[in-house]
Amino acid sequence: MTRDHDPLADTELTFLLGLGFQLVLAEFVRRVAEAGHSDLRPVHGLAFQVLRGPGATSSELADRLGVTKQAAGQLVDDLERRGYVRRQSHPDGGRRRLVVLTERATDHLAVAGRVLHGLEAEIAAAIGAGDLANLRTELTRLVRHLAGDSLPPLRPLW
Amino acid sequence: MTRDHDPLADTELTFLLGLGFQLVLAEFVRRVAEAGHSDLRPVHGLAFQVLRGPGATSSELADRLGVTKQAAGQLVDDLERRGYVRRQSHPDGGRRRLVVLTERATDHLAVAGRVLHGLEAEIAAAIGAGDLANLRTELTRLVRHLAGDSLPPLRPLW
DNA sequence: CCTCCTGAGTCAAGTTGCTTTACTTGCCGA
DNA sequence: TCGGCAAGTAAAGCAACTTGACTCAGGAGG
Repeated sequence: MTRDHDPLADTELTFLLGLGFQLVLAEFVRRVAEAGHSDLRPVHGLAFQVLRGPGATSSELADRLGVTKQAAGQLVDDLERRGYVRRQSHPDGGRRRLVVLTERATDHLAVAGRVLHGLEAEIAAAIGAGDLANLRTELTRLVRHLAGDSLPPLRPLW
Repeated sequence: MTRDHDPLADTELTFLLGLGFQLVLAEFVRRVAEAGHSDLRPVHGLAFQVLRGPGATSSELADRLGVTKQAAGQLVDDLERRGYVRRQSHPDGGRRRLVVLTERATDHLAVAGRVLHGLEAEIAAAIGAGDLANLRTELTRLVRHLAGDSLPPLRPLW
């Protein structure tokens, strides 16, 4: 089962991180698609998390996603056309428009959350709950070391 | 320094992995650019690793990078124009062309290697050498659990 | 020999998801 | 009331791919 000396152990940390992320994310996408949400990609889930609750403006969304407001606007256009969000008038007025989730989107968030937790539970079973906890701790320290207090947005590109 | 309860500890493993990877890679790119190679992105380094030594055909490269042979061909065109690779006649004949690295490319590989190791040493100092070793071990197990024996190519997209 | 097929490589066009540039439009403060 | 900021929109451009269609070298089989 376990190798004496896995050749992977010699590869770069960066490569290992990238591969781990890519594999976990691919499995996540696969399961979410299997649960009937094959029309949404991870970036949509990130957007939904920003918009959940009271909602947000396109510009706020742009800022949180680390893209231009035009790109965020296009994303909202697409999600609105497909019934995942609505644009409401914003209480603060101006040209502001409040983008809020529809039930369709909160459904997706619920499914994605269940899939993430299920996946993590499986990983815990596979590599050991203690090891997974350590992995999280070490990753957290790594991220804090490189990013400090303010976390940058997670972007779907290198 | 260390928090009693870092809010990051509650975020999804997937998010943590993605952020860790993105931060390490960004720092890598920053340092490689600082060392004078700002015209090459990580994907070029991956290509160089495939082509190092005896070289490879475009189709092999495509396979290893997980892209179409057209995309690999375009990448080779670009790298050839900029003096990083040469196309030679292939010993096995046919329409095959052997793509090999120039010294310019091996120089880049050397720089990238030094940067990676320097970065990893810094991380070891910051989070502890033992914790880094554990992180590597756990990541290796995670990757093996999800990928089995054959590792998929690392792709610059979600 | 000839023919057919396979696999490497190339050419051209289309797609996606952004960016840059430029503009419109509410509101607020001097 | 005028100037300017900030949100939003519109249009065009661009990078890095893809799909589809082709060319061409070298066997394998007849």
